[in-house]
Amino acid sequence: MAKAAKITAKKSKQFSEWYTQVVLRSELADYAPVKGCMVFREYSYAMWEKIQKYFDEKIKETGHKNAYFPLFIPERFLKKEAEHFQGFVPECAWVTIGGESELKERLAVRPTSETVIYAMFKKWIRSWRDLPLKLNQWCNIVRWETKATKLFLRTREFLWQEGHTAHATMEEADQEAMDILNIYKNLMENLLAIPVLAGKKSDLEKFAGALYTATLEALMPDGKALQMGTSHNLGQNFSKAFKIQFVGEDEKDHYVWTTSWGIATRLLGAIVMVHGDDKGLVLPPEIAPYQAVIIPIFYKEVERDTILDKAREVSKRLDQSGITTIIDDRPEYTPGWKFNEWELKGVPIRIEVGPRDLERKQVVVARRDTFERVDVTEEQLVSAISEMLTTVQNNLFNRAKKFLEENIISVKSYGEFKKALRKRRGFIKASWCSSQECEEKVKEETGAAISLIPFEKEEPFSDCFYCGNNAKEVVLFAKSY
RNA sequence: GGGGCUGUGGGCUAGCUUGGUCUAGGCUAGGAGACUCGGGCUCUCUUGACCCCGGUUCAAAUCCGGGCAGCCCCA
Repeated sequence: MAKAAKITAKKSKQFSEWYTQVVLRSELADYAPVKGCMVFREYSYAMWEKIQKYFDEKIKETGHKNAYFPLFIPERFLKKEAEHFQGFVPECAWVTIGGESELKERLAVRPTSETVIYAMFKKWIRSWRDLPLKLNQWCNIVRWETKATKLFLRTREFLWQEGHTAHATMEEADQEAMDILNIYKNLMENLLAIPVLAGKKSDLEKFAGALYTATLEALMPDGKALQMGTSHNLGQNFSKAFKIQFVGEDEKDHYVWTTSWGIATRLLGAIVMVHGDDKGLVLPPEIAPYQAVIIPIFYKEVERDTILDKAREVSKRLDQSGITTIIDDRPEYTPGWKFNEWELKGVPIRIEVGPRDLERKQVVVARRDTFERVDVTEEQLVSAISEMLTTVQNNLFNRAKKFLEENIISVKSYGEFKKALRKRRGFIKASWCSSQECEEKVKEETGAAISLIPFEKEEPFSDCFYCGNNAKEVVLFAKSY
């Protein structure tokens, strides 16, 4: 069995290198033979399953159902919505040969499934009674990144869920897009302990073919923004392209209003970046595959059985109260070795059970986030551990929130803007004239784009930071992943 | 999109400038055994590698070209 190694890169100094080391050495993931492709190993997949479970329950509570649509999309489907095609064709992977023969029409490996799903919606939607239609699918998608790839964050193939809904009115579609965004926000903040900012994308940055894109943005420790999830109101753009019409209560034909929304396995990368430290992963208890690791410690063979029995008893009591544990009883490793390995793997709490503890009817408990180590009596075991899990979860969230809040910098001029950018940290808040020209130039000259236009509106506090004309809104710029 | 760099046992790395003594060294990990275990114990024995294709050459880990893969910086 391959064994976990030490993290040698410092998070604060060589962030990118640190990230790669943590992902590989904690055995979350590994590189696959094809460029930009990765293996989600058991440890990261277990976290993905937790995300799936959480989200799946929430969408089912709100009337969505799961389905599965095909991997291959005929080119003519993609072409039906012009903006959409423009947006996605540069990164499509195409199937052109089947077996021995050239295909008459090439097939895209889905970069997103709006088009193939809407072709079916057209067939299924006839009357206002068929609405709303609210479907979701869990699947893989392919976007042929040519250059910068990064484990979890930017890979050619990744896993996600994509929801697709059709509604009778604009208002309903709006409501749907916002309801989902709220579920996402709760997932990110409560499960992953990652605070996010909510807002809309600018027209330049929105989903290709959308009326508008609502987004949740998080801040990574290197000062880059990460788009965590998006929810699009597609208006009638796609329904007109695909001729999805229904007969309304008014007995007239109408085009449906559609939404689509997704979160992907890049969330796993965000967890690593936001919470990890120089010793490796630090997992929020709500997402951790194991919330506590129990390490039995014995010096003499005669102690072995008694100690192991105690470890099993501790494990059983915790499991019964819903705390996921693992006993590391491997004889070939010393306790010190195990401490380091489980710290690398980010397990929130470590419980040591040794002869001394047996004598005193207690265990030693250590927190991963602060390394704090305390004695806990056997009676208090369950309550102390569950309380500590909550504390760790909250501490990680608060720590990240503090970092986010401290790294939103307001600027009034382009000079200040560039100066803030040179520090390479965080969101840059600026008043903007709303012209795409300014936005494009800033992006071209600095590499920073509008990350979001916050839902929480603020009055412009200066003229447009770039052109000096009258500013219309306050937006947040950032360099992003 | 532009630029720079790298690829050696499972992991990390020395060797490459100046081709030959490389039958490739070290650390770590793996296997067997002994010894122990409260922060990566120790010892003995042992397994295991020059990314792929082509070229130059008497001779290639080393030089050249291409491919594949990875990293970093800039936009």
